Amino acid sequence: MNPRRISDSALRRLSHYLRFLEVFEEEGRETISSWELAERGGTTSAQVRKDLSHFGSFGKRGLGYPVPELRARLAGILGVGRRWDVAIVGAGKLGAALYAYDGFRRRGFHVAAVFDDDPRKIGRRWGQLEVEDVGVLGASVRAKGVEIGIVVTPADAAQEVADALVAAGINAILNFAPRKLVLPESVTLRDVNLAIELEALCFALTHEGWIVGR
Amino acid sequence: MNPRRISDSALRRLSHYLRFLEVFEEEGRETISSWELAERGGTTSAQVRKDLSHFGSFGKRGLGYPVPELRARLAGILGVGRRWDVAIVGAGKLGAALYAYDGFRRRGFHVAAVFDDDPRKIGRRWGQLEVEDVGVLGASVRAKGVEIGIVVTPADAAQEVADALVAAGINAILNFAPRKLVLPESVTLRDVNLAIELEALCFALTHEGWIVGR
DNA sequence: TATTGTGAAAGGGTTCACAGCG
DNA sequence: CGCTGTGAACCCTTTCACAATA
Repeated sequence: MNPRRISDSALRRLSHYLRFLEVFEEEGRETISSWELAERGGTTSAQVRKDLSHFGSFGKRGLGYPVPELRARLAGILGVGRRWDVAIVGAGKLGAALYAYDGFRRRGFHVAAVFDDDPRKIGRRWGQLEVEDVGVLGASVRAKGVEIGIVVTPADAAQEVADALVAAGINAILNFAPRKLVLPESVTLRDVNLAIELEALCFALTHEGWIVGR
Repeated sequence: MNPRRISDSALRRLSHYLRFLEVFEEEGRETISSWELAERGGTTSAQVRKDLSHFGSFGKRGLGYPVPELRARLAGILGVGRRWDVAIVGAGKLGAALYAYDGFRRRGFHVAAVFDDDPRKIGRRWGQLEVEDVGVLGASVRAKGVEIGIVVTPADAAQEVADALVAAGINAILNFAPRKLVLPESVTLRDVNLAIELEALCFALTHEGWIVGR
């Protein structure tokens, strides 16, 4: 039951289930079946049950899953029941967009610091925050207890910045820079790469008839 | 050799190889081995050879792959050797960040239109462009020959906007809105979902010892 | 000799199908 | 009876290992 291993795709699906459950809970639904959850997420009921079974059994046979309870359990499993302090490194347009992104706040992510190396940007106010010199990143991240770093620098600064984040004790990095980062095994890294997503679209447009598997 | 099917992960790796090959070509390297390509991309040489074998055999036994040729072939395979006209729907901060993103232009992606439904934004100049009313999306997209749509609207507008893009003849959509879009089979859809990436990081931080597979 | 291209084996994720239980 | 939880089957991706060849 606890293989201490989960696939990336299963993890993404859990996030989706959580989203649907939040909606169902608001609607006052008491229970939901794996089939209904599957339909919304574009999977199968067996998949839903398998995904949940990684973490225990939450349903009642013949009835389905209790909505509020499953929602709470899933939130706990994903670790989103609390506030997470995040640092954004790179005070450019993308950094600003992420900072302003409301879904962020609503999900408990709190931007606690923004850094840049451009003297024209350092010191500017972003809401309650002030853009800090990337030189003080280590001290500031530690002082503020930041646990998640978001890298939105140009490609050539990304590795250096990531190293600084790791040196400051950060173990989870979301990287938007189009550069493969080399980090210790212990640090969790996820990449969001615009160019790769667009190229996948180009491939599909160029190769009608080909199937891009999942 | 041509199974007319490729996995998402293989496709992503091809994009990475292309990036490395561009660097190698600039450095004047003539040949490269699958092993060297693998090292950069964090894979194995067998994987590189399998990935390439989907599309033919480009190497010379005992020597490796000719860098400029393989680069050109890969660009052709991914479909990035030409200009692609893109429409951004949603003139918010994220839309603006994508519009300004330089890697975009450099890879042949050309933002040909920007749409919004907010009267205060419609008509504003974005560089050479003017933000258009989402009501004229169909006509404008057709007139400009746009082939790729990027959805950066709030969640509740995303489906409607995507439907309009499809109605305008678009077959490839990159969706940043946190909403599962329902589209015809024939349309290629890729999602970029901030919340899911962050939740995966939270999961990892919350479950030390667990392995998130690929 | 060095390295590709590729069948075959291994690994791991998804689907099936049914026993178990409310 | 209805729906969950799960072992087994299936299928796809990755890795292995080696024949082919520049």
